[in-house]
Amino acid sequence: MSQHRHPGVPGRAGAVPALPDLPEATVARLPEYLRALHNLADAGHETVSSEGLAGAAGVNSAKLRKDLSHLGSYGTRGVGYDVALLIDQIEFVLGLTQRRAVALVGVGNLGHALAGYAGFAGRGFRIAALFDADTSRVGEMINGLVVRHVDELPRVAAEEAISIGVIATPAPAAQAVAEQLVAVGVTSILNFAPCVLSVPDGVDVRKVDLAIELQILSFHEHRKASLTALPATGGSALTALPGGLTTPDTQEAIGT
Amino acid sequence: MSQHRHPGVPGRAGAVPALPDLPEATVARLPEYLRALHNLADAGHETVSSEGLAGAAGVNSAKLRKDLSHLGSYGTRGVGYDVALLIDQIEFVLGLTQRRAVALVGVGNLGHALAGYAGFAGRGFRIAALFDADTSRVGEMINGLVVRHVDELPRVAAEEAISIGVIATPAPAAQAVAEQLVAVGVTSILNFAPCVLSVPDGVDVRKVDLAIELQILSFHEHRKASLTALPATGGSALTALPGGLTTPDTQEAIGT
DNA sequence: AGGCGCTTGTGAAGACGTGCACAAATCGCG
DNA sequence: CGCGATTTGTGCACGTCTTCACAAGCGCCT
Repeated sequence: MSQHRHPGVPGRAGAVPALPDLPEATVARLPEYLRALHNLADAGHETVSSEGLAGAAGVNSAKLRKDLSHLGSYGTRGVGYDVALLIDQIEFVLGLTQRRAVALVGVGNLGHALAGYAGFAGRGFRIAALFDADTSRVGEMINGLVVRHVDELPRVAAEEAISIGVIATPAPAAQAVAEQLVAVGVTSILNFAPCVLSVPDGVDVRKVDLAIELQILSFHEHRKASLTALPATGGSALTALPGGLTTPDTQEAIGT
Repeated sequence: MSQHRHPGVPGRAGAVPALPDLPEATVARLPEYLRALHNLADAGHETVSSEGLAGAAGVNSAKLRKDLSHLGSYGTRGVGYDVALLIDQIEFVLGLTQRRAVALVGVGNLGHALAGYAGFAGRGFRIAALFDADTSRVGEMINGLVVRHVDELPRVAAEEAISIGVIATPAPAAQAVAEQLVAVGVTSILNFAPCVLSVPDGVDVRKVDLAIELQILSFHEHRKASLTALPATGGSALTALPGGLTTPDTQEAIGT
């Protein structure tokens, strides 16, 4: 399907066999594996079986093995995976060997919280700059960083190598901010504003909408409620709901 | 496939043909359609074509039609969909006709922002109570709500009909909080803590992990960077990257 | 009334993701 | 050195999701 399989790109290819193009579903799970692996490493484990790691990451062990097999063979049959080696591999594939600089635009309610979130630092990211369009907010210090006006974005982007832009503005401002980010060369955007962004080809957008998450849960709540009102399908148990609500599947399918 | 197709459940079934069980992928998109429809309604549109709505929601029009067809036939051929009617239908299916009460546990950095987020109110939810385990935080007022100790959860749950629990605690506390929520009858949980929750069957968990979103973007960033180092596939354009990075697809696949 | 243009709803095909089940590989022990 | 226990890596079958392409239906205009 894809014809880029050159083992020796002149630039800087060590023994690493260049990026295999992973299925998107696998990519979405790798960070979860990585987090679980860090936990295991902190707990002193040197190796872990696919079963063990799958349990810690909340997935099926066959799925985990297949996911990892896409990275290459980094396990030992009969033993398991070397925790430290696997961490290095996943971090490399995810591009986390460099600490990526994140620019956050919009320091309102949510943006403020994101700017102060300590979890990013430990997972490969560094909030490099804060921006807002509201001049009354410009100059404010948050977590050791000064809030700048969004018009300064080009200048700041020239100094710092911004890798990812995070949009935490109100919805009406988001599209314009996205265009400004793209204009200074940002090709990855995480959008918290409840709206669709239109961006050129080659720019990746991921969206997180808190209300949507709640609405999806609301649907399942609604469905569960309407099922309990139905005549029993033969079961009398009060521990489990009637119907095909299998939760290992649910936790899986829904958590994605 | 499913044998619950009773048109007249005694309780309160009007002409509504009871909940069809929708594909999970469809459920995940309905909230996006709903938001787009509200925008259209505010802009004065009475009807909208599948093409128009699909554009506003950022999806393929065929997919949108198939999604909506699962709800029943609420469009008119040659005309389109009645905006107001479709809003009602989707809100019903998602269980948003009642304003659902949300309990938020953990008023740290992120929890604080969530408690103050105005976006919930307009989209079918009401933050009914705030909890924290830190006694020094108990009593604090946020957005008109008092923070209570998490041990009061049973009492409060008895008064308010809590529909959804939101966990915004540090990871080590999340599992215990989840168990407390389940114990008081909560069957839908939105988890912001970076850890896997284990819950009984019949309880739905959705997870939002900000660092994971960034790491997924990081992967694509890494991949794009390694692609630009490859010999050109024949293209000379500097507007588009080489390789098969089709963005309509990306925005779609990634945004889920 | 009839025809024409437009839009929905859907059958079918293909792409994608999942999970089982097992062969291949490795370690440790006798 | 060989054998059994263990665990990875993967072929295969199945289910879900997406997309195309088109028939069926609706309204409008003549």
